[in-house]
Amino acid sequence: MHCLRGRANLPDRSGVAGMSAARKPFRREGEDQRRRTLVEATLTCIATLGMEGTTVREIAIKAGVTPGLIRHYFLSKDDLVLAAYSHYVDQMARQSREAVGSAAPDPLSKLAAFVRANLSAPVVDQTNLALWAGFIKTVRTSPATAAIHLEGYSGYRTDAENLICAAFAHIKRETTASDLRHLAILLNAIIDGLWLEGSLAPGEFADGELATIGIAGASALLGLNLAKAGLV
Amino acid sequence: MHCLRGRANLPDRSGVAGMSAARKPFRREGEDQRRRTLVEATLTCIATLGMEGTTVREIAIKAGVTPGLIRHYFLSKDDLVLAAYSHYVDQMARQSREAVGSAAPDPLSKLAAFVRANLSAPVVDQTNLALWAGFIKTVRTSPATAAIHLEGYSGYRTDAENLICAAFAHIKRETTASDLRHLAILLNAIIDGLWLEGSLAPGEFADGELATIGIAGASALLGLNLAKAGLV
DNA sequence: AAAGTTATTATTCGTTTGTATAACAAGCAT
DNA sequence: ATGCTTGTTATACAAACGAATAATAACTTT
Repeated sequence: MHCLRGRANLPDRSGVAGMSAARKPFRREGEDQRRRTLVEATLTCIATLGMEGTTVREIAIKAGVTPGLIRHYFLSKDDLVLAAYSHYVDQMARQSREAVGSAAPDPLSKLAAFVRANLSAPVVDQTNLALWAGFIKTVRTSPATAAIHLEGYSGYRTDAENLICAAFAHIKRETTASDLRHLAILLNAIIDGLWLEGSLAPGEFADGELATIGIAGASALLGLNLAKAGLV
Repeated sequence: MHCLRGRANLPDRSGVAGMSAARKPFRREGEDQRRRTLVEATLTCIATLGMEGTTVREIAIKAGVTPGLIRHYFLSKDDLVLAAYSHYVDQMARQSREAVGSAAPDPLSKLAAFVRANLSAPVVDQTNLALWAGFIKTVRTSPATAAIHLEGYSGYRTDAENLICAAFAHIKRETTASDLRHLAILLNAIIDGLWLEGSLAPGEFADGELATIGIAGASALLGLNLAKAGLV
């Protein structure tokens, strides 16, 4: 893909000999600001170019700094990527919980909001999938990444379980803990699967269609009517 | 991760000067054999080390040849990876269809077999997921990969649609084409989502539990009783 | 305003990567 | 056996990569 033989673009610094190269001007941002800038640049880089194309040089360009600065704030490139993954997981979890929090107070509306939020933009998005896929493979090899992943994922599952539990309690339906677990797993599976299909084939579904299909599926699965719940 | 400063392992070929290095002995395999060996080595490499760790040298080691041979059979490394992806997709599709084909002839059994096959080993497997994730990100950037992916994926969906259609016809239930499409999408979503969960957290589910959950979910979704269908 | 910190840039280093080419040898023809 | 073809190994190369170090300038302190 790269390493083409004839491509000879030398550094070409300093132009004509004697004309001392102008040093890039810069400002001293705060540490938090710089770290966030670098993390966000890393995310866009992974989403855009994949994990292979994500080099320290490319990240630096996207962040508007020089490569060396990265190692001033992070121990290594891997350390930066890990921080980026953590940021990504947090962001997704926050989005989902905000959607549920701002829904109508009744359990059915909250459950419907949970499904809808995870099957609409910006969650359903091609670059978001690319980001996710870029990280996923690292989960298996890096224990640190695996820990972050597990935390976020089990959080999602218990969220779903609690929402289903509340909805059942609201209509006074009884269930066992085992059934509740299975239903939460299945609800998450529907959401994940639809998210996957929708993100992989963006043109396949009309706007809002994916959420509608998801609501219908969740309704059939749980024996609830979520179709008209939580539409503010 | 790599590129550590002090690690200086020279090629160290030829040992003491004058002792002409023994050349690696080899056999001339047929073209088909060599290509398949290289493709399979690529797949295990991607599954084991991820797409980043998949270098021509590593592939060559796993295939038991020297790196140069790769470019004798494939135009480039990318070409080899593409061939490997095609092989992978074909393999998965074949597995699924074989499972359905060898099930009992009644539509419910075939539908149950479809669900079970895609939620059991060797489909549900950590390395299989790693393989899938490694390829997925390329789908967005490479049109050739995208074409292979779309072909395999839409095949899955029409398979599901046909199975559901046959099952409904068997019990004389009427449906619209739109409903059928939605149900097929949802069934695929359940399978994909459960496959994802099961492959990501291998210890989470007992043997066969994932398939049981999937059958229960599909039954609830489609309004069929698949639990005792197709258990040979 | 001068001196001191240190964030940031600039440069260099050793390794690895994909590719290109040269050298060799295994199998086939004669 | 002998020579030819080409599959296969071996070596080389340019580019890119992560990391390390040196040089510089933007702030802070006084």
